Amino acid sequence: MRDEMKCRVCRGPLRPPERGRPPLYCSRACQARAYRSRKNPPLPAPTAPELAGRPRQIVEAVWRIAAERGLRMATVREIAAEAGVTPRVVQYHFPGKHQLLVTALQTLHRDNDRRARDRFAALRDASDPRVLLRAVLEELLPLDDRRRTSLRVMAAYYAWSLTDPALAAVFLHAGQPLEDLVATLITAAGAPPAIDPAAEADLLVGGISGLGLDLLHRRRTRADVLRVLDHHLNRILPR
Amino acid sequence: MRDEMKCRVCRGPLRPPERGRPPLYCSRACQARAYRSRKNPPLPAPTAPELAGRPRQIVEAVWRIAAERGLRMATVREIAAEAGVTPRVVQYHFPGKHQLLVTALQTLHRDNDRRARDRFAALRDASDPRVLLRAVLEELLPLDDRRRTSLRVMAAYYAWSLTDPALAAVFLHAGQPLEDLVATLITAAGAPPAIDPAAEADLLVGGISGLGLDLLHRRRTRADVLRVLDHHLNRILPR
DNA sequence: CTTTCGTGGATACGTTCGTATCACGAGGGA
DNA sequence: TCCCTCGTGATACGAACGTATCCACGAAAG
Repeated sequence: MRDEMKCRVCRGPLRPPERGRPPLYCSRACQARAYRSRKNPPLPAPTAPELAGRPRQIVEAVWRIAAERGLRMATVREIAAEAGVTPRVVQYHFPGKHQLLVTALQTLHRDNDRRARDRFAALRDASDPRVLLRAVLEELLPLDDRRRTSLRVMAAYYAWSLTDPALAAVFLHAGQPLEDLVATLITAAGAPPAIDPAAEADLLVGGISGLGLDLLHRRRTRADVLRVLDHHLNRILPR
Repeated sequence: MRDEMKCRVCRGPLRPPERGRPPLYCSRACQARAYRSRKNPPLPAPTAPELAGRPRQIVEAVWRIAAERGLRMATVREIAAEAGVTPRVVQYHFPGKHQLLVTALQTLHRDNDRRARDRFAALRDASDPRVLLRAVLEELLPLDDRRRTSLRVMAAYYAWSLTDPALAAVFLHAGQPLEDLVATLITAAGAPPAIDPAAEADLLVGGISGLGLDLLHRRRTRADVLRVLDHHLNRILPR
């Protein structure tokens, strides 16, 4: 029942190959038609399963390349080389490059969420809300290699997400629980009634993120950023 | 004195062409060698001349593509089509794609600077420092099509600049006069002595920029952002 | 009238991209 | 033993990329 010896598009006869793999189409034009008829981007699934093993290893290779050389250089071949596998293995575990990039962003988001939650839980019992608040905001700054990598990857993805609905959906998925958490912490830390926790939280989260981007460029120093952060913590939560 | 009928690399004989342009190399291998021996990226000039006429038109095409479809889609062919010229014309006016992208960013920076300076000069005589300060900060927000386009282009370039020294240099070139200007305005507007103008300026500029990025994603509404801005202006400059 | 020179259209070059296809080996029932 | 699936290496495909080269045309210069 195999359709050998006939072009898959026009059903015409095939020329027998002199060497190598036998041809599937009678001409480049027929092969091009078959190629074009396959380009329909399906919508990506809103959720993503937990990754482990080789898929996880490939996704982490995407992070490293995006952070060090930019998302632009994250080609399938480069990702495979960085992960120590062949391109075929990447192709086997992910239905396509776009889905791989979306999955990599989702996984990074979930990883950061989990790490922040763990740190929060570890500090929650032993510390006062002021320390907790500072820890939450510090998590946004690229103060070590892990956070610097994460922020660089996020910056690369943000630009891409402005023109890609699937990536934008990942950014918008979380809503804005971070600003709500900061506002709650400001209230819990005993801010004076003159302080508006929501407005302070909005500016703090946005401002610290922006200062973090300056830090990536070395346009500011780490001490500068931390000084600004402490100044405003002292302003919002006077001792 | 022309070296016709001989390969430009190995000086071997050329096969006469049956039709079309006569060949320059005796084989693809020789052509590949000539190609590889030409790939040395020279350092871009730190300054850029003023653009007008067709170069300006091409640079504006880069902006539109970067804003609407992403820097990733800003290929030479797309840029030429958007500018209404042939790719050859782009090639004629710019020494290469990378230099074109750098020039486009430099020109956008200078345009934004000039516009902000004009608006500042127009308001300087008739308004109090508070209105001036609000105008300066509002200029950072994507509140109309021009500013939205500009911010989207800047976001795309920022991500690219993290892995491209020539683009990073453009971002770092200005230093931080904007924060200084805001701090000066805060002082001039008569802030109470309890206010630290520099620290407020740092958080304000970073925060408003961050809120602007949220606005691009429609993660916040324009009213939200303006409410936060006015809240902090009222806090820093009580009536 | 001839000769340059700036400009740009048409097209080809080598490269690299994402993806598809084929071949094959290991493992596990029937 | 046969057959099937899973995983993977090798390689090919069409497309698009940045760039280079060949020519043609018009205006200015001689």
